Parts: sequence; C-alpha cells; structure tokens
Amino acid sequence: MDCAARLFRRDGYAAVSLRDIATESGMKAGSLYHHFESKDVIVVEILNTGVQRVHEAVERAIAALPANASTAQAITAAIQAHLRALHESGDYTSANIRIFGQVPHAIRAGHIAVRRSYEALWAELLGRGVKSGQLRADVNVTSLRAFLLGAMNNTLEWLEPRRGVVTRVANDLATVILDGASVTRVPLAIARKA
Amino acid sequence: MDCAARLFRRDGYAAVSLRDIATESGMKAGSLYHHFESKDVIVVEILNTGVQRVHEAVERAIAALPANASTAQAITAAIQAHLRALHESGDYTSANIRIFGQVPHAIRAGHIAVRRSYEALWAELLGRGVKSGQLRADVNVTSLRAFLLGAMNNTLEWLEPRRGVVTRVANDLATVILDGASVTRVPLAIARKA
DNA sequence: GTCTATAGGATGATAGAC
DNA sequence: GTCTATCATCCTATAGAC
Repeated sequence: MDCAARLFRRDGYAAVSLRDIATESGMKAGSLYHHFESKDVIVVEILNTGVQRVHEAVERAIAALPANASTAQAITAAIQAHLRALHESGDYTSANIRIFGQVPHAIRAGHIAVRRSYEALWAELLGRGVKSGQLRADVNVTSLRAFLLGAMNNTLEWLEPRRGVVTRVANDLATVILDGASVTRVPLAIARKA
Repeated sequence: MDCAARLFRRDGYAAVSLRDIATESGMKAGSLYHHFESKDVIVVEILNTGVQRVHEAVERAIAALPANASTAQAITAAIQAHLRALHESGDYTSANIRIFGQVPHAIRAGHIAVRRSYEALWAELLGRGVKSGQLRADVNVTSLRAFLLGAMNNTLEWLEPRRGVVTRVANDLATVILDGASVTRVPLAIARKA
C-alpha cells in the first residue's frame, strides 16, 4: 500500500499500472492478487486512509486547544493541521487530493462518505463560530468551507514544503479568511485604539 | 475540438480515447489523424483555449470598470468573471481545470506558459492593490493569489450552476477575501457610523 | 477526407506450477 | 505466497483503398 500511495501521488491514477506497483514492492504483477482482489480496492483504501489521516490530525489539533479558545484560534489551528498533514505526513494524504478527480465514478462513490464526514467537521467548526457570534452571520458557511478546503488542497499544486513555509502559508490563509485582505474595512488598529 | 472538450470535461483525460472522440464527432478513429497529428496536440489546444477564455473574460471585466474603480471593485469583478467563465461558458474552461492535473508532464510543459500569463494578471491586480494602499501590505500576494485561484477552480467540484447561484458564490468569495469572516475585526458597520 | 484493417504495445485479471 | 504464462481487451498511431 505504501508503494502504491507513493506512485499514485507522483504519477496520478491512470498512469500507475499494477505492474508498476508490483515492481515497486519487489513482486510480480500476478502476486498482487493474493493480497488485493482488484486495483479498485487498493485505490479506495488509499483514498480513505488519506482523508482519515487529515481528519484525525485536525481533530487532534482542535482537541488540544484550551477550553476557552476562540473560533478564530480553532480555525487557525485546523488550517495549520490540515496543511501540515497534507505536506508533511506521507503519501496517502497527497495521493488522495491528487487522484480523487481521476478515479472512475464507481470508486468515488465508495469513498465519498469518508469525505463527507471530514467536511462535516469543518461545517461544525464554522457553524459554532456563527452561532457564538464570532463569525459573521452574513457569510455562507457552506461556501466558506468549500473555499477553505479548495484553497488548502490546492497548495499541493504550488507550495514547495521547505522548512517552516507550510506554517507561514497556513497563517496567511487564516489571516485572509478571518480578517480579510482589504485595508478599508480594517482600520481596526485604529478602531481598537479608539 | 468541441466534442473532445466535452468528453474530457466529463470523463477526465485518460478515460477518453480517440475512438470516443471520433464517435462523438461522427467519425472513425483513423480519420482524426487527418486533422490532428496526435492526441497530445488536441489536449494542449483544449488546455490553452480553456485558460485563454477565462483570461479574456477577466480582462474584459476589468477593462469595463470605471477609471476610478477601487481595487476591491476590480477584484470582485474579476472573481465574478472567472467563475462565470468557468461555469457558464462551454466545456473548454472546465475541461482545463479538470484534466490539467491528469495529463503527462510533457503536455503540461507545453501549456504552462499560458497559465503563467493568466496568473500574472492576478499578480498585477493584487500588486496594484497593495501599492495603492487598498490591500494590506502584510498579506503575501503570492499566497493570496493561489488561495483565490484554488478556491475558484475548486467550485467545479461542488457548485451546481443553477440560475444566479454563481453570482452569489462569487460575492461570497469576494466578501470573505476582502473583508474576512471574523466579527471581532469587523465592527466596521459601527466604525463607519462613528 | 473518410474509411477499413492492423501493427505494436500496455493493461487488468486469471490459471496453475512450485 | 510468489512465480510464469497467458487471455482478452483496450490503446495510439499508421497504411493504403476509395
């Protein structure tokens, strides 16, 4: 499975044959079928593992916060955990993002529940923020969640995870999402002094 | 080309064979080679066309703004144009996003310049905003641009473009990016009254 | 310009020896 | 559990008739 994840991450779904996976594992293609009944089950398991690892990392990060942490702190911690899991913890997480859009619909269908479960974590986090009055009620929570996940997952396409860079980018995203990029609506340094 | 774009958008790069494209066009596979010298040139042309159409749509939207338009207005208009081009103007734009991550590296290399050119448009737009003091100087323009493009392109994965929905989502994104989702830094309605 | 036919190769999967 | 050998099928691309 580790070899398959590494190859899928690097080359994409269709470009990786069972022969490739077998060679990478030091076997021959036919031998794989003693362990897995088809290519599909390998792919589904890698997809599921990838999401679950990010899910657990984010869950841990939120659980580790002090009880009185603000929604802003929780979102920042969650973004940090998601990006770190994506860039620094193995091939399953990045393989998932990479190949999800490439696999046949049947495979997607067998994996979608795991995704929904992770998305629900974010929906809850953001929903709590709105309910507690810490996030604006006029932003659509569904859109915001999708923007966040899209922006985070897309970092795989451009971010080279050198030392410390992931942390900086995570802070950039948290800042923009929470405070906005515009100056005109942020004379808050001023507003605070006033 | 139209048939190919439609199929690539729906099924992805590897899942579409030349036979599929030929059948969809009312031809046989061999006949395609009288018009295109390989599958690669079809794919590259579709990729290029997709980006160019979005690029032109965004350029037009910015050019149509009044001369004294603010950076915030320009960004909002650009987001509107990008999302509308993605969701409402044919298969080339969405096929591009869909299959870009699936094509062999050689094809990517032949297409990357067109992408860079479009990204430069955004870099300029955001850079002008910072220079003119309308965007915060402490947000990383490179990150912001990547977040925006990632969030926008990812809408293809979740947004069903019913009537008017694209416009609403574009406004959601512009609001979040410019003003932020947090309440604590946005008592601006208050600040404005004061 | 479109067709048929096919070369030349890769792929997922299976059968059976060891 | 791993191997070799192979099936059946698909692919891109080419050759040559019409």
